Amino acid sequence: MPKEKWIITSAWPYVNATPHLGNIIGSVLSGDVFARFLRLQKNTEVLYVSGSDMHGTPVAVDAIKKGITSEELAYSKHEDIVKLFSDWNLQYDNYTQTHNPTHIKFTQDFYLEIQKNGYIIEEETEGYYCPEDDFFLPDRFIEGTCPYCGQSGARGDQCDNPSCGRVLESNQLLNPECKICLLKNKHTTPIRKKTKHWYLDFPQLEDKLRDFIVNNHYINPNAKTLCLNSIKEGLPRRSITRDLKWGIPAPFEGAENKTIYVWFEAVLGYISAVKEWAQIKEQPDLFDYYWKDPKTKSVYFIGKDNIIFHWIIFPGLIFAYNKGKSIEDQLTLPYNVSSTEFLMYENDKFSKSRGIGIWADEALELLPADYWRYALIRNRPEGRDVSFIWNEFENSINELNDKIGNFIHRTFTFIYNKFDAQIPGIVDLDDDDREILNLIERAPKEIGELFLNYRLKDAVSKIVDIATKGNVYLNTKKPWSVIRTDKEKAGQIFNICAQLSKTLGILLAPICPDAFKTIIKITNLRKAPQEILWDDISSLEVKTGTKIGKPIPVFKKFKLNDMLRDFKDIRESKGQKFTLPNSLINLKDDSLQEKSQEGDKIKNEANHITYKFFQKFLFKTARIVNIDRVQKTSKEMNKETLYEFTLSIGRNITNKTYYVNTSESIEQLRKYIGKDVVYLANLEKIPDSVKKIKNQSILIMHAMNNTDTISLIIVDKFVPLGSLIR
RNA sequence: AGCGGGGUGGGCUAGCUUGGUUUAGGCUGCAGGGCUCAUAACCCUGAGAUCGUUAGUUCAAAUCUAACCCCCGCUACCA
Repeated sequence: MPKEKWIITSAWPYVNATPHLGNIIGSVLSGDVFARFLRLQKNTEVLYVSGSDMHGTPVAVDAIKKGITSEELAYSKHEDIVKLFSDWNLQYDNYTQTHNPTHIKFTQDFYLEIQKNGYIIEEETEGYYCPEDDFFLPDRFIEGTCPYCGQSGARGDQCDNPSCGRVLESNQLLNPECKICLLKNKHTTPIRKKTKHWYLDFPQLEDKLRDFIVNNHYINPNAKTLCLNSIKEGLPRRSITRDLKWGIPAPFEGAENKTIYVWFEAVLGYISAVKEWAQIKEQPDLFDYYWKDPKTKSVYFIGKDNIIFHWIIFPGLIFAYNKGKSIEDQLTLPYNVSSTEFLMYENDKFSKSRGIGIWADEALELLPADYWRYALIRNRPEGRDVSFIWNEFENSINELNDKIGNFIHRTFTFIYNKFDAQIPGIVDLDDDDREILNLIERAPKEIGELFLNYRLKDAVSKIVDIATKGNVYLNTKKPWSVIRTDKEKAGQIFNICAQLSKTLGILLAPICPDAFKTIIKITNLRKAPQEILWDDISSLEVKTGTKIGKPIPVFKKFKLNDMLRDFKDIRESKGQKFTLPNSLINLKDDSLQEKSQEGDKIKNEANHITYKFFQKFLFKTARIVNIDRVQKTSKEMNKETLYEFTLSIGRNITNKTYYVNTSESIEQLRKYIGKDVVYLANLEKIPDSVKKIKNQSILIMHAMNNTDTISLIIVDKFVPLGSLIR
């Protein structure tokens, strides 16, 4: 039986931006987990490829700013990403970049082919050009005065003035200036200049693309809606060339000095990366073997911002390329594009400039990759946007540690201590035992299906369920009691737990590759980790009599406060902003807050408090049993009329007193006697400036208007005195 | 404004395509209990939700329809 061929890819990270957790989960990590899962299957041949997107305006501009060449900048950033991804345990068969000769040649040939097939249109337009930089300026690199609000500093695409914010055409700007020159403290007025561009004729491809999307079984519903709407609105022609030096030279006749727009070449990297991989292996035929076989399954892992590019533009390019070719010369169309929604950070957008979010490099300074991989997949935004929330992150890590890690640890510690470090044998099985063995038997298929349906989040959740069943099993079987009377029976329980531990280890392999290796090492299986297959989850046994080493916990416990302190240190050591998220402002540990001005700022500005914070207020009911005028005790009090409210919160409990100063008469106030009111019971002390008299430890909730008459919050039905209010 | 997505116990989330198998599932948190092999872990029980609002379709609606309210994206010569 021929093997199933898979090409797995992830979106190409742009070199000029360090990836954040959202980028990681959206593309590269999801792809890696899926690829790792597939590699464990018996009948698969899997390639996982991607690379850095090196070209484009931002790199060119950044290089100008730094005074180095675009190439130097791109390569150095690419190296950083390679290192970073390897630290994240992202296992690519080829992680390349878009400035390699194979890709450049492939892209150029590809577009000539499309042109030959009649999908390229030429059109002349006019744009701004900076003679100083010899650079055609994208709209956002032109700065000028907004024609609507008159504010200077408006960009060519939009006015930055928050009260205006209009979307602009660059030729509407008054007094346009080149932004790149401004950054160098020069003032240059860009000139309008005619330029020709090459366009891809998408309207020609609409029908094919519609059919392609409608007939795909795997496309996720959100993406499908988006694409079909976009086709319904009519696909625009897209310009595929740019007046920019940094990029792949456009191969069209008359297109000298122009490059291919990054989006129109980076996607081709999916194809050229395999070509390059085959060349490196010195088996160039392998390229056709993968890419020109219609049965090859190619899967693209991306964030939702990329859906149009992968479901419409990329397949469109392939359709255009394939036109008129025989089946064996055609490139294969996407089998699936698995798009995630966005990961937010504490309900906010990731933002480098505002310091909102966690970046992929700093994450690993806080915890090893396995933990992040687990928590991100556990919380993968599959159906809608999801927030990274520190408290939830803590939950996820603790779950991994307490449910899975601790189950494995309690199993092997017991075997090590009580069975002389040897896996005990099976005597006779009862229903409970069989249930666990069945669970192991079913696991590869059940969880494998979830992976194959791109339901990585559900897969993790099922793995946790299995660990929970293991814990329940141990708790019901109580082998620590059984061992006193029947050592063999107790041993059997642990044999089963050892099998289950191994099962958990392999199930985790795609997600936590390091933990997987550790667990396999503990169980001392006959196979090395790299030889293990998915089916071994149920079929590879931990043999009776196997000697095990002294167990070391697979995972560690997590302390949120420590981590946040580390995080803050990391940021501060780099001179970057650290912002304590709103949800954490009321942490018990205030070492983070004292130093964090940002946190304080938010604290003052916060419109909302967390429920946890609210829960700290003990509002209770009490009855006013007396109101009296207070004797003046000091000079300060002379001008104020102070009343003492005596509250009862039930029999046998000391009455509480509360003081209020008001210009209302005692007769007016006495009508409140006998009423039940709401008070705050757990006030520590009132600051001197507020305190009118003695130590006051409660507050009645009341409203006071400017004539100093007071309104109390009265309880309108009978409830027991001292009832807690929620 | 237009287009798109979302609003589910205190928090986070599943279910919605294909209405009934859910007295709305899970994790966490809270209250109580059990266990003591293990990393203060594990296990059990309980309380807690008008499934954004209103109207409708239906024997039956979180799920379908309409209107409305609130949140968030997109509407780039950024990738």
